[in-house]
Amino acid sequence: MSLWVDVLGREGHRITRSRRAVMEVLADAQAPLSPQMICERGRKRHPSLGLVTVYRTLDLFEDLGLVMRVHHGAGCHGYVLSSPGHRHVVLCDGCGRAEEFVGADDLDGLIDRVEGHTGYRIDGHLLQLAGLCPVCQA
Amino acid sequence: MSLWVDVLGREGHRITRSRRAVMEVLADAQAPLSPQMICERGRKRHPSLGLVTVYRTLDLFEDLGLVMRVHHGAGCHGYVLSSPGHRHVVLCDGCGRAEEFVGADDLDGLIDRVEGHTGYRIDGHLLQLAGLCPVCQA
DNA sequence: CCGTTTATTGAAAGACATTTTCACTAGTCT
DNA sequence: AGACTAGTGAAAATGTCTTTCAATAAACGG
Repeated sequence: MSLWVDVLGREGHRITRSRRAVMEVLADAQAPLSPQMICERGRKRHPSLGLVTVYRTLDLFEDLGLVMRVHHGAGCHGYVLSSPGHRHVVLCDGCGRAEEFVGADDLDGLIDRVEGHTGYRIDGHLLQLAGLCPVCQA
Repeated sequence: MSLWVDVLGREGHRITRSRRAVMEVLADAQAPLSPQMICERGRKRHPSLGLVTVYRTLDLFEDLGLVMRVHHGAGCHGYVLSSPGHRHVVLCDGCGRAEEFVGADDLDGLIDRVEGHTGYRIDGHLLQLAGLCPVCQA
């Protein structure tokens, strides 16, 4: 069984058809999906899936770190799967594909410097890169 | 005259009471403001200011790089002034204050590495830090 | 395997947020 | 000052997200 099933079980949440549908849709997608899109695609797997449930499921999954929210320029409401430890994505301007990358380490230096300059105590960050994926460069 | 007046003029946009009101409200604010909030405060300066115009003005200002959109966890709809060259903000979890910082330089190394690993050609990024400002740490 | 318990669901209605439309207003240029 | 046209604001339309609540279906014990 996959990771998300374990995580839900461990936290005392049930494994339902709706949640499975949402998770599978996200696993199949290469690009961030809006709740609407997730609902639409999810209905192919679980026809009675409701939009309300998609919203609730995404909130839950986000809390559990199974999914992460991605911010576009306009309308910042996309979701992608997030593997544990990978907290950032690169988005392709061409095809919309989203890909995770590691590299929080490089931020530590920057964060230290900002703490020094501003006096803030930094405890969180949001980092997203955008560009063209190898395919779209052709 | 201030920078934004020049920028608008150069691009062939008019300097109107509405735009001036929006710009002044943002200049006075220390934290990101929602369109509603901007409209409300703007009406103290230009009573007939409409919410529709605030939306249009923010879009325009964002295109011109005069203003930047800030992303919260929930409901990512705040705007702050952006000085040229300063492209990032730290948000205070306590009081909501937003402060710009420089430090894109540190990202260059990270971006190079990600380009190497993923094959993407990176041409943009979104970086925001969150934490507690000096005041709120007390 | 079957019934019980209770988290989860989905439809409808509601609350906001954002966009479109269009007649009118007011910057800007001459 | 007058003409031209970008810009404005109210109303209505459209979207997005949340709340409510009776019905459903996971999970667990027998």
